[in-house]
Amino acid sequence: MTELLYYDLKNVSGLTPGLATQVCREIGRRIVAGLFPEGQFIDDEIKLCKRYNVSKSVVREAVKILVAKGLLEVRRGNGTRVRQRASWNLLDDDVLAWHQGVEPETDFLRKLIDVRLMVEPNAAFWAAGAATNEQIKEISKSHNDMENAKSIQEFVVADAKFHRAVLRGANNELLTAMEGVIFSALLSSIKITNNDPIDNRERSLPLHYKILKAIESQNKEKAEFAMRKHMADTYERLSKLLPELISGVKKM
Amino acid sequence: MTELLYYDLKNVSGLTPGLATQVCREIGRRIVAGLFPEGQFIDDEIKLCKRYNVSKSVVREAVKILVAKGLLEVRRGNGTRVRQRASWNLLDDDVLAWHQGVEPETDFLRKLIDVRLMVEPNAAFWAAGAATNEQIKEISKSHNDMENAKSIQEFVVADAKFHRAVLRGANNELLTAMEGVIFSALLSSIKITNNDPIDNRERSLPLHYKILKAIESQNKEKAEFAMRKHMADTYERLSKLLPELISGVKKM
DNA sequence: ACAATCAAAACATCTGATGTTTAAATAATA
DNA sequence: TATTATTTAAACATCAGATGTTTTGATTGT
Repeated sequence: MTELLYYDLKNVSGLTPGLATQVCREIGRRIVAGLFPEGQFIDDEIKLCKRYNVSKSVVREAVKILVAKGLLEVRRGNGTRVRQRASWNLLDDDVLAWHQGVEPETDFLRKLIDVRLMVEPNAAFWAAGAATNEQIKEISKSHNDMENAKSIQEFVVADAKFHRAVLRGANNELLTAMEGVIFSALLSSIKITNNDPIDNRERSLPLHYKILKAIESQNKEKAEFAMRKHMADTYERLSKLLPELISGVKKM
Repeated sequence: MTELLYYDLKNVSGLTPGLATQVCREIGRRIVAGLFPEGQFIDDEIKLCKRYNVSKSVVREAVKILVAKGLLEVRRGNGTRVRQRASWNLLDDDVLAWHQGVEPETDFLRKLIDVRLMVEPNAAFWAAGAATNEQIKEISKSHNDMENAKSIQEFVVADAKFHRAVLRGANNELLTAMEGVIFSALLSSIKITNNDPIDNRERSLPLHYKILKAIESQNKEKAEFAMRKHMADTYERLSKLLPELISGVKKM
């Protein structure tokens, strides 16, 4: 399950979290998986207590978290219902992570990539002007890890870290807050491109190298262009395997 | 306080929320306002109970929400500390709303606008291709409301709804999830441009009109260009009042 | 039919007891 | 002396149960 990989990338401690977090994830995954129609009432507190064998306070804390993430709506005296998907905090790390448990939906993946396409070339542009030496080193290191990766998983993790490092280099914490979109898109993508991983590495490594070099030399336009090129390539490679992906995509 | 305006735009019921939510906001505002250095421990549960005169369960639920938004980190047996700003869910609606209570920081406003500049022209592009009649009507209505606004506040609300409608029209729920960025940027901006509201309206109305018309006629490139023009104008107008805003901005 | 009343369901809050974990202080040992 | 083991206090985690408030819908009386 790539949900765990997602959490690894977010440096979430692998230790068992509290019961509230566990119950929250359990319910959250079900909601994201679409097991409840929008607006449907979930079980009341007492039933949830029995189902998960925990006390009421644990259930209440779990529900509060899901409300905070926009997935649930609690109405006193009435019940707790699932909010419509449009109201979910889709950029929240947990919500994105829970999507990893679901069969990858082409439509959602396209939207993720569309956002990457909007954000990352600009991030590269700014990173070329603003990244600290520390941050550039991190980009470089990630690129190195991609080269030396001994498994698909290692490669993807290094890839994710490369893009995260670029985002961070842009010196805009609002962009950094979007790194989950990148992780989510990458992890969903490999489920599809897993078939030809060699092609994946061979094609994307030189593209990453160009991004790295452009940022190192502080050439903003070049960095933006290189990233856009990389994004376009990713798109193309995916849409070969998923023809329906192409619809509505902006051309370069 | 524009925090209330923000919540109005998000259709949050004006009724008094539960105690947990109130305590959460109280603490959240303090954290966002920078009253605690990163990593600082906040009061323990018992002290918080006394300070806000609520029971432990209320405090625990409030803290859980703040953890969910990335502002706090709880370590069992140790204490609860404020996480570094880089870990906050800055795209969360509450976190953005709480920023409204703080003296507008030029640097953060610049970052908000930078994100708008990345996202909105593309949103307009897609909206021109994907918006439903319903959504186009909403854009048109908002434009109308801007024309007929009788106060600065009414104008800003209509402005925000215009941009929200465009975002929604793009048919990408990840973009919709970013509407908070737009609200936040707009509300912060008026604190600065409040001085010359006439100039604001006179200049931005025709720009909005062009966006509307381009989307109505499904001309994607034109819609994108019009939005980019509008963004650039906003930037220029703001940077006249705030010279330090211009640094690092990408030229059109 | 209509309106007032009542009752059940469900969330909200409070209280207090007990368990676990962490970090630091203390004691024991090599 | 330096290191390791033990103890203890602080702080969070969980549970149980009592009581209050709100909403919805059923009941009842006009």
